[in-house]
Amino acid sequence: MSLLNELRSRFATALAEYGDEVPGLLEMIRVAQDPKFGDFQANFAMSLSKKVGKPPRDIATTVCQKLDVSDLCETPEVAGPGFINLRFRDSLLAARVSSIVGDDRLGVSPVKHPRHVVVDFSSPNVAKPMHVGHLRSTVIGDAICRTLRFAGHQVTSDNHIGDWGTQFGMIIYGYRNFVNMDAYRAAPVAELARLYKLVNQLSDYHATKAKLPQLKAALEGLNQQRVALKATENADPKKYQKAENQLVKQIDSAREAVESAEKTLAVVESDEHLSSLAAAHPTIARLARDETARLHAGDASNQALWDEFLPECLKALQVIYDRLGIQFDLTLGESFYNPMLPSVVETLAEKGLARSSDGAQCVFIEGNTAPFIVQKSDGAYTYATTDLATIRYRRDELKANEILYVVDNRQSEHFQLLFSTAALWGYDDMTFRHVSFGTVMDRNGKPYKTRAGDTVGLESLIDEAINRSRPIVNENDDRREVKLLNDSERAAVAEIVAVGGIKYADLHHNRDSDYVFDWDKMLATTGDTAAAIQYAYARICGIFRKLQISRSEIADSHAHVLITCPEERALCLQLLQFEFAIENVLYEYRPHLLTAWLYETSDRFSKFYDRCSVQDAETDELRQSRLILCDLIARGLKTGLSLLGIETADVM
RNA sequence: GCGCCCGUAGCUCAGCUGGAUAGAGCAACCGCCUUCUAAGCGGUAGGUCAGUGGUUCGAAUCCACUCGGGCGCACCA
Repeated sequence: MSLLNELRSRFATALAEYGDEVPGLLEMIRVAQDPKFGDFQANFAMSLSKKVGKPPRDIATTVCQKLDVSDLCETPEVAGPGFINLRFRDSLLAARVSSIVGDDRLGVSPVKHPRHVVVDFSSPNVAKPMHVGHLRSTVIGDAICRTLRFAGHQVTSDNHIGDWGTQFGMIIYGYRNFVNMDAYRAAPVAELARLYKLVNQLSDYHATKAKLPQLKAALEGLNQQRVALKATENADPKKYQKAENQLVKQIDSAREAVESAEKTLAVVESDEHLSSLAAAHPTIARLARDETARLHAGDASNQALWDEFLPECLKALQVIYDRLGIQFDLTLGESFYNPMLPSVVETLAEKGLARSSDGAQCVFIEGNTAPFIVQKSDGAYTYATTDLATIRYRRDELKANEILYVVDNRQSEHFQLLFSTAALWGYDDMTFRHVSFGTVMDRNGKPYKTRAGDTVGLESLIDEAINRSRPIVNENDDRREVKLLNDSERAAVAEIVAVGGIKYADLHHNRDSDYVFDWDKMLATTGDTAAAIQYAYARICGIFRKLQISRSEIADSHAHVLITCPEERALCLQLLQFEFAIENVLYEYRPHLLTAWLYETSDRFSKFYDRCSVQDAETDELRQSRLILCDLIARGLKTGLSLLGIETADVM
């Protein structure tokens, strides 16, 4: 049992007279916010004060008298307005740590009630290369899967790829009209990506050309509104100012829209080849949509192209996943659910949930103005339909009792409607959760793009990270009198540092917030970064290397842990909190709570390393004890990082 | 117009199911390498937690309003 749970069960006895309120009161036992207050603190006395009609300090004192923790803690202290401060006995901490020697799990036992959780993440469109926009879902989703598994849950990771949408019509159209067969044979996916981009660009061109007059008119209209508004300035200056500010904002964004439209046109028109293509394919957008429709309708030649393209696209995705070290149990894309869509709408209609509105089949959820469209007026199904079919499959076939959707927060309304619809549809016996996250921004607070304005491809992102991590590795090893790494080892370490840096930078933010992408911070060797934690791990390995002792030998030695100084004590307590960190991560699926534990652990190790010599420990026993601590810390760091999908190297 | 999210140190962020003087990392300044990797350690400085009002014994945290920023909102996924 974890330290915290042990304490809580003792308090439960002492608080028995408060009946139903006890669980809530036990929640108020927390890790102390400051070490000088002990290890844990209980904060319930103040909130009980009013109900009981006694001063909080008296309540705290009474509870302490009834509390039996003498085998665990020093005498509890009542402090301040009525806090109860608890400090574990060194002997207890030492004994607990001694009992987990050699355990990669640091004594964390599997959950008693495992759930089957499907984690839906990454989910790129296969027609275009993966880019930075897919990074967060992929990294966060993978970390959640690993952590759930570690905790003992059954996990099915599912890559719900976009392999059936409009983008395939574009590729098919592009292939039929613009393919360069030599390029296609040499590198099919690159050529398909070019075709996608080209068709998209030409469609965009025509759409923009048609839209530009409206955009200009809108801008003009806003400018006129502003002139008209000016006349009201004296009537109510405050109100005027506010309206004026808002108008100015609207005008700015309208102007931006016009400018970007003009740029879109200019790019095509300034290029002879592109503009002749545009002229030759005036209805390209509709024709591409037609290709999609034909594919969906079962057209043999389009199906044949799809069958040809898809494996190549999947292979290209796999390259990225391999480099990131990410695996899926299932890759069931939209196409997989296609045959199931009609029955989704049918059963929704049978239950009276879906009804016709403007020719589309919609589910209306109370409290939402927007409908949940499950079939468009042209008969086509939407991603809402697919998502419902997916839920049905996951419960009925996979027997899942929980689904996590690791998808960015702009889609929260969609998921709210989806979950409500699913519950009404009969899927109210399972848990749905939108694990949402913010946008990756650049230093100016804009979504992260390349200098040219394109989204950043994941492949080049990883390459760039390696370009930056390699010199760090080289420099470190070059400083040594005797080099420890050869060229290929250095390359391997650089890759571990690079990929770890990318993942850690993402995971160490609370997933809800937008986060600023910053190469320098991501691969910094100091501070709260993957490299620093990986380095702490390597330093520990260095101790064993230097002393010529193997870690497994120490782990098997049955030696005991001694606590002789605050640094050792802090390390022991930290090791015993690992379980708590895992629980916290899984409570709301927040991996940053694990990065916090990792950083805290490596930080405490650095202090220990600085002040407590292993080699020159006063006694043999203490030396053994410190070796055990080092080994356990290394295990904790390695296991913790592995739950985030981050690797370690013994030598850096 | 409707809805969701955000505003904490110079910068990037924690803390938000209310609890003791608001934390960390970078950056800045001052110290520490004959000693297991200085990618380290010790110290200093830095904040009316956007603002106003409310609830409470107690508010960065809950509620209301204001200001500032972002994102969604009927047939793209």
